[in-house]
Amino acid sequence: MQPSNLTTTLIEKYQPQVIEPKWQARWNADQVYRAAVDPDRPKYYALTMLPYTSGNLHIGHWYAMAPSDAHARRQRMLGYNVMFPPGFDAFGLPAENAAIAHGTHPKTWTYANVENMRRQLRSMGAAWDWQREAITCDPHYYRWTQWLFIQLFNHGLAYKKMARVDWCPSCNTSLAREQVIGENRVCERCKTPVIRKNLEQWFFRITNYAEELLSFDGLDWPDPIKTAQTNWIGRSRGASVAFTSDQGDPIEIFTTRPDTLWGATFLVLAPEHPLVEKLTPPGFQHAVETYVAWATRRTDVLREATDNEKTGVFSGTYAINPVNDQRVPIWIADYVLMSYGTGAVMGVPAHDQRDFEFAKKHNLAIRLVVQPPGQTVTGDSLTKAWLQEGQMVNSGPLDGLPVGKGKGESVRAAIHWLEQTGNGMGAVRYRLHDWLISRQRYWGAPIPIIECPTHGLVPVPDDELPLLLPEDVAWLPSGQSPLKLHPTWAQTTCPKCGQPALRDTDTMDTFMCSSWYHLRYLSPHYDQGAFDPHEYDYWMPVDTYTGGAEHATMHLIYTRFFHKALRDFGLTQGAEPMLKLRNQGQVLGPDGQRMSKSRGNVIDPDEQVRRYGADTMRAYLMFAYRWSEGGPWSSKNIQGVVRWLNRVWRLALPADTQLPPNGQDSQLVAQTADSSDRLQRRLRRFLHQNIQKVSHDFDGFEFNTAISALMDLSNEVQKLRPHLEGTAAWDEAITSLLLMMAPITPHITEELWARRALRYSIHQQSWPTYDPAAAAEESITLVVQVNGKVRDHVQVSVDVSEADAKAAALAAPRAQKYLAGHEVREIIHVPQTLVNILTG
RNA sequence: GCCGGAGUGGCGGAACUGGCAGACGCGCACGACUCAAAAUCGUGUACCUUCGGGUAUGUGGGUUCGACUCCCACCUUCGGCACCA
Repeated sequence: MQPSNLTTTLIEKYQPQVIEPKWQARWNADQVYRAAVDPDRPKYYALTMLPYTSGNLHIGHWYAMAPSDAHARRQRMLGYNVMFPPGFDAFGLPAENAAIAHGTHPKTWTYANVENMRRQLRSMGAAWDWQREAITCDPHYYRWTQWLFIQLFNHGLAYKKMARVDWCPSCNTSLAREQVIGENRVCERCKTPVIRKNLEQWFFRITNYAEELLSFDGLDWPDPIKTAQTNWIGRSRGASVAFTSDQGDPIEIFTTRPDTLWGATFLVLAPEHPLVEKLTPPGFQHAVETYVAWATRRTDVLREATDNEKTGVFSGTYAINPVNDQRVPIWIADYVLMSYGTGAVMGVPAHDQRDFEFAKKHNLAIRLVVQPPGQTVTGDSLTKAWLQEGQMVNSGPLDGLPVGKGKGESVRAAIHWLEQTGNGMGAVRYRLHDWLISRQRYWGAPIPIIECPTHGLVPVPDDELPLLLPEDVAWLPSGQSPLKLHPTWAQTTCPKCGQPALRDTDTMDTFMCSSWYHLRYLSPHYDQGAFDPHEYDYWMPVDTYTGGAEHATMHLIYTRFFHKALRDFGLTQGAEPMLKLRNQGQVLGPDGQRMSKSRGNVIDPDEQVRRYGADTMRAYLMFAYRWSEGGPWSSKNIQGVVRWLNRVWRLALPADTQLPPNGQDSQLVAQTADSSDRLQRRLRRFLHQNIQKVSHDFDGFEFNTAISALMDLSNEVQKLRPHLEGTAAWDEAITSLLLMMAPITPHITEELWARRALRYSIHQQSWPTYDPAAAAEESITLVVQVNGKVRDHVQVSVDVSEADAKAAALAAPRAQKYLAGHEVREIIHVPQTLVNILTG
């Protein structure tokens, strides 16, 4: 035997820091990942959510993108023409805040960050097609964001109105309803509690699409996302009914329980309801004004807390309930919200808990209309509202009708009666609000609208797009749009009449930019439209979209809305932009907490890449957790992946550069007498079962178990090395192992592929084909149970008959032990799997 | 309060349509190699045990020949929604 120190020098160590940049440069030079339209090949559009230009990729970006890349790479190996484009969400507040804090221009800051993040994305070794890169703050990009805004405007889907809007006092801008989160109503970005302001703002009529957005037909999206969107849209079926005030004003109310209309004993208007002032007679004005002023001052958090006291004030006037001509008092109370329904409700204290509390507090009548089964109660004897099933009473035409669990029947009957008699009609309401897109900040796409004193709101003409964002602007956190403070920018002339006119000085919500970026990727340099229809026809829709679940009710609703609107303008086709959605979980700090600078538990991917290499990072992130769940980072567990890649390195290199194996599997030593043929069959069986498993796991985004299986394969190959190295089966196994690892660890596999003198590039090879014949077992192990407990195992042939399987089980020695002295009552046979013997 | 997801060894996590719970990895223990260590390789590793076996997938019930998996109730935890009429 050679002296060991001499042998060690023969081993060339696995050095990711050397091979990774080498292959990245080569792939780039050869344009290996260029995705061009090719009608002869099936396409696959793999999209991962574009990162914001914060300056650095964090571990979460790696966790989202590297597995998405691995999945896309495998699709290439399956024969698809795959497009996997990179880009940057580059407009937004942090750039401007950096400008305020450090005096750096937002543009300078942003593009410096883009530079760094490009470098980081390249270090990932992902199959990005860089020729498709899109940056949302680029004028060539936002020209089309503005153009799309104008399309929405021309089709009546963008409108401007004065509204009471959510305002973040820290970000100094208004926010969309979706961007106010939690019961504390904080800003989605900075977590500052929002306040209300009355402002004239631009909205997109997303509510026009509420009904269609509720349909997820043909979408392979996670249920929790579909549920979150469904809840957010908040469809309610009911009826709308107009009461008539003493002054003759119709007051429209919406109710989901029209069957309880006969139980209405009062009417409640929100303090902001437009009729409040008009309805209030002189004697009540002071009290009402005082209450409205008080309610307006109260924060939304206080007003919307469910355990609130039901405050309110009598308006001094009455209204007629059209169903029974009863005259009921009109109250003003802030438990009714102007932002939902009509801002007015009927009070049915007997059958609505909120109305019940209000009636008790203010001594209003309680009229029972649903009699609980088997009881005789009256409104006065109720201690809380009766919401369960029962029978209609005191309700004229509905008397005697059963009220079922779902209330469907009685509600339908009530609506039917209302429509027959002309007293009201069935109605549907949504919780969804129109999307507020005006932002009072600088670093965004300017809203391309001019306000002319004569012609009103006029779009900037097409040939003047992009409407450039001026660079000489002062960024003051003043709450005023910086563009408004610019001395000349807003001043222009009306495109229609040439008279002096003013530009809109707000910029657009950056979610607008990201609502269509998947379309710009199709043709980022195209200047005849937002995207090239030729590219659209080939690539769209997106086949898989990956990203965080936190976008459920923001980006993922907006982008669906956009697609549907553009479809109605004839620009896109089909109902949905993204067919399959998969969400990754979150990588936590080593302490199991969310990573944050303040906790000091942040793992920097650049540092990890320097230490371990990109392949190890990629494989570790895919191996450590179920992708959809995530979990804590562990610098211990990553060692398992480090070892694995080193083992594969040694395995795939020729044996004469290796240390001789110094351990022997005793079972295998015994088998050396056995023919190599038989061992080769064993290896091929293992391999082909493995190919099937890894393929299945890749299809399901189950990267952790795919890697487990690949580790299993490398373990098996290593065991058999002393006996099979150089045989056809051995080479097939190593080749297949490298091919299946290639999407996960692209660099090491390319290097080993080259060293085994196989054809460049491994990333242009086909995924190994599963051969069922090779995978077939020669014999199977049946589990033998006695009374449901595992007692023995027996080897039988694969095509064993039921009778033979049972006989073999009964004959199993360890089973016999438990059968002695007992009568066999029944034998359950699960083919290929198990025999369960039941005794009497 | 309502709607979702998740509770499995010391740890990260496996288990396809109900059929051998704990794959794969970490950690740990022992062994080989080494003067020694690291690296590498091999063996073992849920718990209890009188070594026959018994008990275990958050808790308590149920269905079934058989339950991590299905049903009911509850507990913990993480998200989402919430005076939405």
